[in-house]
Amino acid sequence: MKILWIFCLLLATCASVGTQRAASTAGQVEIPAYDASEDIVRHLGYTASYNHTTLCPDWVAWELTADEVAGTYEQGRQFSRDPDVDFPKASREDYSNSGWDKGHMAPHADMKWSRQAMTESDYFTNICPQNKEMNAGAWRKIEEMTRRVAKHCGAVYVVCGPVYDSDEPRHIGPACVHVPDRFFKALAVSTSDGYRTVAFLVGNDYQVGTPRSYAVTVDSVETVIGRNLFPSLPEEAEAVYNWNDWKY
DNA sequence: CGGCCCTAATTT
DNA sequence: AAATTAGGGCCG
Repeated sequence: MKILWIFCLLLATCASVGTQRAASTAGQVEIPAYDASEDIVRHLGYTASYNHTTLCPDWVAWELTADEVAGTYEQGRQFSRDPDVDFPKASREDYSNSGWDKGHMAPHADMKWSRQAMTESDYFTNICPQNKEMNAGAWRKIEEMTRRVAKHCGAVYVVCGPVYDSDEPRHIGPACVHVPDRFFKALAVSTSDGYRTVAFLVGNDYQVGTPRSYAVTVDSVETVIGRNLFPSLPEEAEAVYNWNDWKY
């Protein structure tokens, strides 16, 4: 399955020569709706839309499979600028001594199946300023739950990113990296009865609760961020969630 | 306990 | 820039 996917990616890449990078995401369930103004960056383990004003991704999407979760490769985090993104972009200098974590959108620990994927997950394309307790608390529990979903269901489609509630967000560092007010994360799993989904909205402050306490419908996140997530899924799949389906 | 989310300082 | 070392806290 993995090989087939890579083959399709190669075909799509070849077919898009001479066009925008954005042209090659067709058929990937995890990719949200986006327009031609966005800077779409593809990496082995995730696809992101990098925002050159906030210096954070607007969204990061990836598929996580049971095989990938079983990966055992280990490598320390090595944050660096993304060579595939044009300036301006964030760097380590912006986050150091800022009081904010360099928070992964696609987790480092989701990339243990590939050295390249691990390295690319540390690009600032995939990083936002996150509250320490939230990142190590509520957010991490959602990440761990997502890995259990992938392991149990075989695969899960994931898209997440920042939410800005203020017209003038806080910012950190010389490059003025914007500090999000909240984060969203949406999951979709394919079942014999079609897709089922759930999403989370977590404040970027002291948040250490369980995933369940942050669970919302995908629809409600779409309303907040003004973007269609999982555009290939039927509307009814995004309108509700049943927590009994997500107790992993 | 190990694994995971990190930090900072130091060395090469 | 990359690698190493040392440290903190929480969860399963």
